[in-house]
Amino acid sequence: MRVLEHPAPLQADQARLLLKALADPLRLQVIEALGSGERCVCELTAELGLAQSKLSFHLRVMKEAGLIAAREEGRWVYYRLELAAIALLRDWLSTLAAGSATPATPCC
Amino acid sequence: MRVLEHPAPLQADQARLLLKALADPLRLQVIEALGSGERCVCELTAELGLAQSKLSFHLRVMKEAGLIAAREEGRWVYYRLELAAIALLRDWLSTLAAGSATPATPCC
DNA sequence: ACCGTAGATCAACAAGAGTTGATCAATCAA
DNA sequence: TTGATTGATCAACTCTTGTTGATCTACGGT
Repeated sequence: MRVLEHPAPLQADQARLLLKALADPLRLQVIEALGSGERCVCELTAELGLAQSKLSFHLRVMKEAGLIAAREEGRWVYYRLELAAIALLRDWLSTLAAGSATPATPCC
Repeated sequence: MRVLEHPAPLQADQARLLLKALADPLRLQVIEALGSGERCVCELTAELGLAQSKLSFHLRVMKEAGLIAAREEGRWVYYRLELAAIALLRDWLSTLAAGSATPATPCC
């Protein structure tokens, strides 16, 4: 399920995929690296000192969640952040907090 | 590592814990339930139809991440959303997106 | 055509996260 | 004090994720 195919507000399940894709230290490092612009896989392996297949695995997870996008150019593949997905996730978090109200009621 | 002990901007690792705590379908259900106010554990088990120990496990994960907070009252324990944590996470997402710039540079 | 490099994929394994049922401590009512 | 109820915890198990090293395809340079 790709996020960009759903421009409108995030469904809980799509949000969950994005959250999961973000919730990993190695993937956060990649995200941070992509924060300063597009990077090709070889740059990322070098910058982060990762085994190639390991990085490839995590890029796949993030791509399938719609958190990053790939652009192939000849022999190289450039990855970039999918800013729209991050924005949608932010909005989703806002709606989460919005509903909250009412203190305690009796119970059981 | 509890989020509320760190009022200022979220560190990547704290953000990661919150993201992980949110990235689970069952926990999202609990969060949604807490969205409409404080609930005690027995209410949650009933509303969501969960085994008690299962719910207890997930409440613990979310509490340790600082996503929810507990309030004991006699025999019962009431849980509530920690709205501050959600707000901090939102802000953290904003800073993630903020850095993004610059198209492609050569490579390798 | 050949060779080297980029990056995806796969199978086997290791590690982590979630589930289950049982037990335990604490609180309250009778 | 006894008994029932709330909710945490534990050990054993299962299932999901992540890691590793090898292999495979595609593209470019020579």
